[in-house]
Amino acid sequence: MRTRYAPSPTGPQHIGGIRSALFAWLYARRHGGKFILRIEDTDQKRSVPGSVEMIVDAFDWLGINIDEGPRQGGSYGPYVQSQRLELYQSWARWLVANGHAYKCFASADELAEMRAAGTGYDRRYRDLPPRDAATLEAQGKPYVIRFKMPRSGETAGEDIIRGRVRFQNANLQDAVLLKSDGFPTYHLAHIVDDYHMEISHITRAVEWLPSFPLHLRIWDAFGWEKPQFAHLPVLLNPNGKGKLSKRKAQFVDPSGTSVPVLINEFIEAGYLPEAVLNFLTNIGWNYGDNEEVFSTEQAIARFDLKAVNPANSAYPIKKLDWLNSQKIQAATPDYLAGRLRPILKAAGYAVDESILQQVTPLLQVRLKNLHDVLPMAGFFFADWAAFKAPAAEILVQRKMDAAATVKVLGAAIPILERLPGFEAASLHEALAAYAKASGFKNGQVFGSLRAAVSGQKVSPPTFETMEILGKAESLRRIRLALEGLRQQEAG
RNA sequence: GGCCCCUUCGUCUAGCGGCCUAGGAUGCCACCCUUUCAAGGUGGAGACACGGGUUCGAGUCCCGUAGGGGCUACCA
Repeated sequence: MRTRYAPSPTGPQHIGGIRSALFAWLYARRHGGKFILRIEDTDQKRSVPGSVEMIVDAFDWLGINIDEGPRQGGSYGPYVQSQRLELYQSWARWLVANGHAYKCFASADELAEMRAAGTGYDRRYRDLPPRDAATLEAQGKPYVIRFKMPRSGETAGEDIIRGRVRFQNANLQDAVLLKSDGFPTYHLAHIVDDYHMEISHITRAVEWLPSFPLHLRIWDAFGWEKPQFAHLPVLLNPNGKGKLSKRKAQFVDPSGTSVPVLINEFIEAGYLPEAVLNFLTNIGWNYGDNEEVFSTEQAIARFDLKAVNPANSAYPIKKLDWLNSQKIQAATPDYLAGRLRPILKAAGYAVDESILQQVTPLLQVRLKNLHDVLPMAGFFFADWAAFKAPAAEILVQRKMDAAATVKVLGAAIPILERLPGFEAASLHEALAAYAKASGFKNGQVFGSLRAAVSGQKVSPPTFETMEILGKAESLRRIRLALEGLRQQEAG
């Protein structure tokens, strides 16, 4: 059992491609097989330098481990098509020699005329006498090698996901196998490679279905035993119109968040790789048991290409936020802290490990994505000495006014000072008692304190926050807030 | 245009002839819980594209129509 993902090196990977790769990988892992990465760079014009690194890094981030590929090598290499040119050329010659393909000398102008006529290539060089072909070649006329498709009858093949698919040969064309620059087209290269790399299951997007009969015929012409095929459904734009495109500006939601499409955008948006994997696995396939949240290992244990839904799907990106929050909640604090640390550092904070360790558990039910740590808990990591009392509009809670807030904060100080310890539980107890005695609601008291010590309207729970800040800092901040409010009242 | 694929709540999906007065999830709404924000709990609205067949019986099989997607390059 060997599966592969064979992208073109055209830059950062599209999430649709990643999903195809994921399905191939899950299938290989399920059956204890190998997953191969092969770079299809036979179109020199489209190759973007650095793409291979980007692709490999993306798989590393996702945790999709590659058994053979350009980085780790393997016994079927090289795994980059531009390094296998002679192989394709010799097999193309073999096809010509054996009557399955022919040299076509049609010029760009000729081709353009045929296209204009609306019928496509008219096979005008298919039956050119060998002598004439030799003459043209001797004159140095450039040519391509085309496959000789049968002109009648039908070609049918089995698709793991869709069952039997049939095509009338009369509708098919004589596709180019080898271009005039000596590079193979996808049609030739992938077959030669899949054969030599002993790929057992070809998984690829449905857009390849129309060329399925061509491929079947080429396999037969070579006389090679065919692998199994699975044409995967594709991701459509969130509105269900058209294939998911990179131009997703139109899908910016009201909050201004743009829809991630390229794999690096998921990383930048603060998603966990296990959430992205879980998300992708749920599209076109489902785990069963009415269960949507599961680990990659669990998915591997059940994944089956036969169970893949043949229909294309609108990109259900909204679900990723939920899935991400589920994964964040389920993560160990240590793991999550490890993910949060670089984000805090990138935002310019000097991350105190002890504080990070204390804050992380408070964040688990509160983060939708990793970046939410900044507005929610960034203040823990800011320079405490530079802390400024928040504005009255933050300090003064709903159903409160400045005078009442001053009263509450003023009363809290001696209560806090008197406390022997400074743990959240005892803080809660003491201040709840004050609330009860004073007639203020818990929310009014706790909220005023929250704003005073965090400087924010929204924060982790007040007393946990105070415990982490410590007694001295908490009191200092409450006094700062009081001072600010009084000044404002006076002014 | 031609060819091919697809069609269950807004969306992702379960369903492989009777278990379906169609299940789950998300999103949305309401209520509960509550120290903000979340999380969590409970409940609600919400779908078999349409028309013919086949069958005792169809979301499930067949045909047609409509709609969607793809291919139609010396790109993959």
